Amino acid sequence: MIDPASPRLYAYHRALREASAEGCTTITSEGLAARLGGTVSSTQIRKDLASLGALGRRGCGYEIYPLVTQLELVLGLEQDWRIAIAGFGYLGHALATFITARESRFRVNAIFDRSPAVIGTQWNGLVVADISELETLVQRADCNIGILAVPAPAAAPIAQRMAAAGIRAILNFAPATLHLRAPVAVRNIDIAGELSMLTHALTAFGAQAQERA
Amino acid sequence: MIDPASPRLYAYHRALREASAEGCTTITSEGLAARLGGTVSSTQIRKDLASLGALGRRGCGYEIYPLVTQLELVLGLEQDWRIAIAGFGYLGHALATFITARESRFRVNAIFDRSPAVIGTQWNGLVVADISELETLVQRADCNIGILAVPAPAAAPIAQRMAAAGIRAILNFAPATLHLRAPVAVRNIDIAGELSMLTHALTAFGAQAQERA
DNA sequence: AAATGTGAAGAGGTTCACAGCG
DNA sequence: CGCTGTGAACCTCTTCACATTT
Repeated sequence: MIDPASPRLYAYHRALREASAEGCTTITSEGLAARLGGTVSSTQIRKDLASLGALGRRGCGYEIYPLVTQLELVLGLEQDWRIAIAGFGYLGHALATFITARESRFRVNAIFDRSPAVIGTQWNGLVVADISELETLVQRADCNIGILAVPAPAAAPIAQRMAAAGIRAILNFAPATLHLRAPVAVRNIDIAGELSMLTHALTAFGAQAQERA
Repeated sequence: MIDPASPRLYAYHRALREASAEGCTTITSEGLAARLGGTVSSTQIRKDLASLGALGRRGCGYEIYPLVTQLELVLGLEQDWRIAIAGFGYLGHALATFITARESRFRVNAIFDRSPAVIGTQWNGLVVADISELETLVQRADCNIGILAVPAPAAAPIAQRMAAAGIRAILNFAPATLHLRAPVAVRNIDIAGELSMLTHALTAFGAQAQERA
């Protein structure tokens, strides 16, 4: 009944892991809402969780552990995933480090770059490969997910090649439209766009301040 | 009539700049929809653009240049913005480089880190400062926007300090909830969450394949 | 008493169908 | 004739109010 692709579910998952790490074993919908900074109402949370199968105890709240398990099942986090990163500049490097350190379900299994200065260097026991070897290595390392951390003009062709090599999910940091059809899932992280949303918010605040004056 | 914070407007802006760079001077709502990969309908585009003030020529389409100008006005991109980056690991470095290279309206004016190995090093003529100098330097450099590229536990306190120093917009890459009140605008970029959305999509595809079998 | 679960009302955003210009 | 602009229908998501359970 709820769209499982809703960003809220991921927010719940993170907040619940936080609470769990702090030693909580149970939480109310109201408490979870507070942890999310009041961006989601407690009613909303109850509706969402109820539609994943009733897991709460009336009068007490939700037990955290089974709830996290249930969420991970729905979100596909109970299995392991293998990642290929294209572009090993600062961004690619940061992503590899972050993912390896924080997300045990995700494994960086292949890294590609175009620059001879980077190709052949090692990271965490993995040799950075020439981008021309993409098809071969993606298949050998059985990667499910591709990450694009390359300059904008390179993004679309590499995405095509990843898709052809069997990758069905791509996380794209390049400010470019990929034009891939299903069954490839694409998520775009548009840093310039996010900055723009902030500048808009700031100009809106300014306008409000002027109105009040 | 349209929410100016809609991600669509930023997508329009980027697609129009792309089209402009390719030499187009005019575009139809249908053509713009195609550029966006069919994620937005042409009707939707016309509604959005109309609510910014009628700019199209019936029978011909939209002239790109005035449209981009109008969008930049609404989005707050006609003025310059000064950015402070907290955390100068690989991610902070990547963001500084990306923003400086690609977005002329945004200027990185202050960089902070905690590690003695990084403090005092230069980047693009800017000295990386100790995080303890945040308040002083943010005000001296007159920064409007803060970027958090620090580990999760450090994020919330630094955000508080940024807000206290007068910053009213924060772009947060740390997987943590900041708990700031208005008038501080916050955008969170949740990399783990984005990856989770992809894994969900992949498991959903799998389920569909099983159903068909 | 405290908190969940849920039908009904409400709000917001999207699509449809077509009128209006160039 | 082509494409924009827009009121009305439509649909999805959110909030409200309250019954329900421990």
